Amino acid sequence: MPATEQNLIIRKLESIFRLSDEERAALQALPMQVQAIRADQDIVREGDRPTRCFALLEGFTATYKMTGDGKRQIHSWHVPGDIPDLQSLHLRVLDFSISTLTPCRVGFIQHEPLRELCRKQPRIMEAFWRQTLVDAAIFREWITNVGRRDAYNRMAHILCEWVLRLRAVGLVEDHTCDLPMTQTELADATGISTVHVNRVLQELRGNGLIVLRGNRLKVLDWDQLRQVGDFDPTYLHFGEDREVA
Amino acid sequence: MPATEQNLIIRKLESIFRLSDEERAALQALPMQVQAIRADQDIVREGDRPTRCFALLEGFTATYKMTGDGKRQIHSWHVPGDIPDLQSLHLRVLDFSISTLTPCRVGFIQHEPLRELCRKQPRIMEAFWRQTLVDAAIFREWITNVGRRDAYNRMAHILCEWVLRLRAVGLVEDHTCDLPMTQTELADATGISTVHVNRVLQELRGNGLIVLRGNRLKVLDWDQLRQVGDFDPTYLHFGEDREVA
DNA sequence: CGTTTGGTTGAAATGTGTCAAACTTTGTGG
DNA sequence: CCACAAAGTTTGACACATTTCAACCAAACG
Repeated sequence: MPATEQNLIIRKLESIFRLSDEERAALQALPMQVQAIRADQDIVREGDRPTRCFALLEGFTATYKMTGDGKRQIHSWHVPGDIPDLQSLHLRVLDFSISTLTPCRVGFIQHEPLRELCRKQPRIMEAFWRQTLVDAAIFREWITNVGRRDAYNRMAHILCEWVLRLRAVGLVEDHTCDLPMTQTELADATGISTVHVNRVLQELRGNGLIVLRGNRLKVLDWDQLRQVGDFDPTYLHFGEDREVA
Repeated sequence: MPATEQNLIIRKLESIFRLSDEERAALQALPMQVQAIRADQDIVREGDRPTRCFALLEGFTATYKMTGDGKRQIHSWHVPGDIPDLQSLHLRVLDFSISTLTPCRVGFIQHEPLRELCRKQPRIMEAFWRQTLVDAAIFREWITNVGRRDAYNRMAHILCEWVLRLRAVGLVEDHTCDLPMTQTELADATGISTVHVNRVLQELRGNGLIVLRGNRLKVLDWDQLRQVGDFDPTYLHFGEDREVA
């Protein structure tokens, strides 16, 4: 397999579907315009009517919405390999924005070749559909998290998810990974205030569940973090399909 | 068009896509097992591995999840015409439960004929995909609602959505519609306590925005309700496609 | 090396939860 | 059709998790 930017997407899809040579080749042939983007930049914005999607190749992004009185809510994070605005293939108007959390490299893919690909390779289309369904499952879990867990448990939950998602793309080593978001961004994701995020993180540290220094997170006690976060990874639907015929 | 149970689904899809005669016929031919279900019954449950979906024909349902300590969070409501667990076509394990809010009539459809239909009628598949994307958009809005709006605004928002979704299927007359959920269920949807739901509803009534009697809701001042709820219906993606070629 | 950004701390204010009781409506069986 | 039970709603008092405000500190950065 040639070392192209498309490989990341292929690897991600292959964790879901067994791809044929033909399907792999079709993905390799996807025209993609790679671009570097600084941290804290919007890639797409609420109200846009995009004619292309993007694949996240390097770095981290988040979807968010602003309320009328200027509060921000983050709905999810993205890790390399994700195609965060895939839905724009079928919903013309974007109802959310996507911003970089860190400097990123992204690959833009025009809708047209993507539609063409879906038409010719129905299994790839299925894989894409499935991706958007997993996104939805994560949204449901976040509603639950924000609606029904207190700040301490909520933060533990979101950290559990983060670690598992990074592990799935090989970015966790020795229980340690990047945690690139600021406490303000964690606040916007959990629906609590920045000040309280700080207190809750200290409590998690004080209780010996995690170590947090700079932008690195180390999980000291996974079992307890998981328990505090009331975390059941089913909703991430990892490797579910390997069992499928 | 013969008066079948499938018509409701077809009508719903046609509000999204212009269907050909062939496509309509294919939908009509979908084998469907109709069943009546009492109120407050689970139709599917977290952890299930369904081999069929169901279309809601009459009544109202909701998806929900329980947390470890027994709290419930509702993620969305369903109105007649919806196929609430369509995602089980591509995600084997259900990560949520669906319960009836009222007595319902539902039509079960086996996965196999549904997959067959998607294979043969790619436009219908697209319509289905699109449905699941709108669901996801609603989830995002609910995260925002629960995470970043206070109880009063949150309740106003959820009522706005309810009214618009019912209006879309012709169930609103004279600004009045059913509101079949109990205050406990409203609490589970908004992430606040039952007692506080009651207080907030009274505030909305006291301010002349709504009338609430029995299970009937009347909106007295839509503009203000909308404003209080910080409600922008874009995320429901109504009639967006009529513009599409 | 000064400036900016992000993290930390404490005190006071407040929105929402909890508890417990009363009231009202709905449904049901005698 | 009444009487009773069950389910849902309403109320008040109090507790408390979280927010807000304001200041300070530490790290990163040009």
